[in-house]
Amino acid sequence: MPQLKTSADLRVHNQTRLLRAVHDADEPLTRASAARALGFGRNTAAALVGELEAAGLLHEAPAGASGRGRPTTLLLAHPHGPVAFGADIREDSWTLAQIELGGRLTELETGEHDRTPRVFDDILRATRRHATDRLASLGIAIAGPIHDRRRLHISHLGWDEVDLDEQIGGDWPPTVVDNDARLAGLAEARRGALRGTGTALHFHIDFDIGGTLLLGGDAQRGAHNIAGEFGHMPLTDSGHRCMCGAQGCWSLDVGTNALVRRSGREPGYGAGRELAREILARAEAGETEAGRAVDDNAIALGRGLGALANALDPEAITLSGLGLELIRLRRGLIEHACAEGLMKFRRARPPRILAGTVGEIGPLRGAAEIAFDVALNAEWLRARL
Amino acid sequence: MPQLKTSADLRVHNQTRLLRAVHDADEPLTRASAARALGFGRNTAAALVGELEAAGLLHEAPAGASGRGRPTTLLLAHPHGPVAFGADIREDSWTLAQIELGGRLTELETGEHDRTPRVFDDILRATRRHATDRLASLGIAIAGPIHDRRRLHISHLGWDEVDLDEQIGGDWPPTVVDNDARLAGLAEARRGALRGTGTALHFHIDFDIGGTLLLGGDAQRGAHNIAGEFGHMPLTDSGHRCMCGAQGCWSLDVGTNALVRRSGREPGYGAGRELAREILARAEAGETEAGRAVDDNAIALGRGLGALANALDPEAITLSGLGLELIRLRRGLIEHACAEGLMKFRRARPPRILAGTVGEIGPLRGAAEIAFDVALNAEWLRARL
DNA sequence: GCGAATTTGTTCTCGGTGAGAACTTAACGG
DNA sequence: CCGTTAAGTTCTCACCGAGAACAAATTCGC
Repeated sequence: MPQLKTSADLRVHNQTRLLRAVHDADEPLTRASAARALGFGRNTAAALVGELEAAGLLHEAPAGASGRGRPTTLLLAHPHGPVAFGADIREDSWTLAQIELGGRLTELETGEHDRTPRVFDDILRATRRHATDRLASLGIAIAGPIHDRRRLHISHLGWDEVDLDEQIGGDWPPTVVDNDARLAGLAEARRGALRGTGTALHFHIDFDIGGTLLLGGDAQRGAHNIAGEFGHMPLTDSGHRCMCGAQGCWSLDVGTNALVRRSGREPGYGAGRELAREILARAEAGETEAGRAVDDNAIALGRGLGALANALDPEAITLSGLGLELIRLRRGLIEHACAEGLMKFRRARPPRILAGTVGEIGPLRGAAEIAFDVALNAEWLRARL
Repeated sequence: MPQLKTSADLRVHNQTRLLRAVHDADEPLTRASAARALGFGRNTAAALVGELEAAGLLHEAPAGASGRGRPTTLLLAHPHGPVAFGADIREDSWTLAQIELGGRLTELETGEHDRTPRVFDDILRATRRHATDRLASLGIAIAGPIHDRRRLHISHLGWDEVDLDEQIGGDWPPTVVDNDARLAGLAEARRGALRGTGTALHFHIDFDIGGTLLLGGDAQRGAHNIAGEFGHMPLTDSGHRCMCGAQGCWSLDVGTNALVRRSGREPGYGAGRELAREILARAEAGETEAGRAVDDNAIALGRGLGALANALDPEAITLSGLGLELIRLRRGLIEHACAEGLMKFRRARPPRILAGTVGEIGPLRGAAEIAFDVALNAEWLRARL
């Protein structure tokens, strides 16, 4: 519940609602339609928009007339309005992109990194190269849990307890950092296949399974910002000991490592993704051995999804990464295994299992979105008006 | 976010905040302290309270002076203000209680039932016996999932798809029905050991494990109101097939049924609880066989808690039912098994595992609370003022 | 026992907010 | 070309909470 007390708060609150509606809309809103959607009179809408335009947060442009009546205006990003940058740190490369009001994402730069925390310097330098005074905030997606938004663990880079405060200092723009799978889920909820769902799950399947619970379009973070390690629940009783320290982890049976191990090869982060792609290709070409490995992967995936659905009752589940291939090749197996893991009384209406539609840039988009959220916030707006 | 647009909404919103603060407070609030806590001026507080008192929702009584300065008034439930009833349907009995603003719970009546849906008639009749025109709403706690808030499943009563709309008709007061474990968790979050936690889990352990994820003091319901069946995730790979239709369910290894089965007896809902009590007593008296059974139960409990903590990152976990005994007798085992299930990097700060403090009336209190929530809502208030 | 200090209640003014009504403007359509 | 339709504009109005000044009720120190 927003801290909202005075009538001045009310104005800011309504302007925030308006900006949020403009940002989240699929197509640009018109002033008249926004007023209708939010329940304002035309007079009030004019006042709200007027102030926002004067503050350089919104730009009005004549809308092409559509039907009878006086034409209205489109609500667009102001050419000098705030923007946010999003960055995605992957295994050996990073990407920086810019987002503006309305959600348009523009890729700015891509680079490689040396798998050490020096990548933060690369990103800072790239940010400096592209930053103008419009930059409000920077969001970074990272492939690992971020304990208390500060301590960073990335097993496949060998980062154990990297302290973010030592990497991101006072000379950075306002910066938020979050887990890539969570951000990919957020992107699906805001712009993808989960738009409008109340309770949903998203899983990004790579070496490992990361995910997030999405409630009302919001990715949950837990008490220490490390929620979402669904891959480290023993949902498929593999019995193997996991590098994470626990035993029988789900992601030992699902993901590229599992696919590689099941095919008799030694899993390793480096070549694992390549090998997995090869196994998928062979399976698609009809080789039985590879097909079996993919089957097992899909079954283990479905089994875990069913178990999680029992506990969390999602309306839909989206997948990204290897999950997209598994859906494409083995949708039936996944759904069947999921149904077997579901309690009987749930089977008539199982959760929809969907391919994510945001694509590979999910973490990047999510990072940009949470960065831009900084500027869609009542406090920020109050200071800017 | 509340639908809050006009300045009139603002008044109702602030009055709702005030009533909520009064209701949730541990001790009665004074007018002055409430004003300070919510950030109002003394003038505004006077206006808000005055209207609420005139509407019969709040009663002011002189507060015993405490220190210097002009004495203020206590904010209490109005003698003709709204109340809600809560009911708890257990295995073969039910209880009806009344709650009023501030949270005072008064037991009204208890009865037995014949394990058929006729219990709803009993509750309706009891409600009629005690209802006055102060009654705003009735909440009912039920030991089973309630699909879409309508279709009811209680395995140990043999209820498969009982349609609530056929039981609760137009002659009922406004009625909300929810799962008992979820309501017990809500009670812990509002009045018990989870007060003030942002992310928490609660589990009620009986024949089975039911639970709920609590976020910001709110029990999550999922997309179809059937979230919380954590007991039906395969967290301990028992391999057994479960009555629920899935396999390897956690609650096959934790709970009274598991305790009984582990002791070589035939689990059954009827005598199971008695047998379990007996086994616990023997374990406490030092019998090795019974002790082993309790050990296994505690270990399986801890193992599952660790897995769930990986995924959901709770700040604290509370237990009720058999869980209280397991904490009392085997806290060390539970915590050790939990730590083993946790990812290594989490072990330095594991979730606190706590005994619930609300006690056996958790579901009853939770039911009363969600019923009373109806009257702490802006829409209801707007109509009443 | 009395005045100072302290805390709260009361009253009044003021700037600000959105609603609503009346009117104006700009398109379309026959 | 004029009626219809939809949106923008302007003005009044009820209402809200902030703030300041003042009154009231208690405690504390001497």
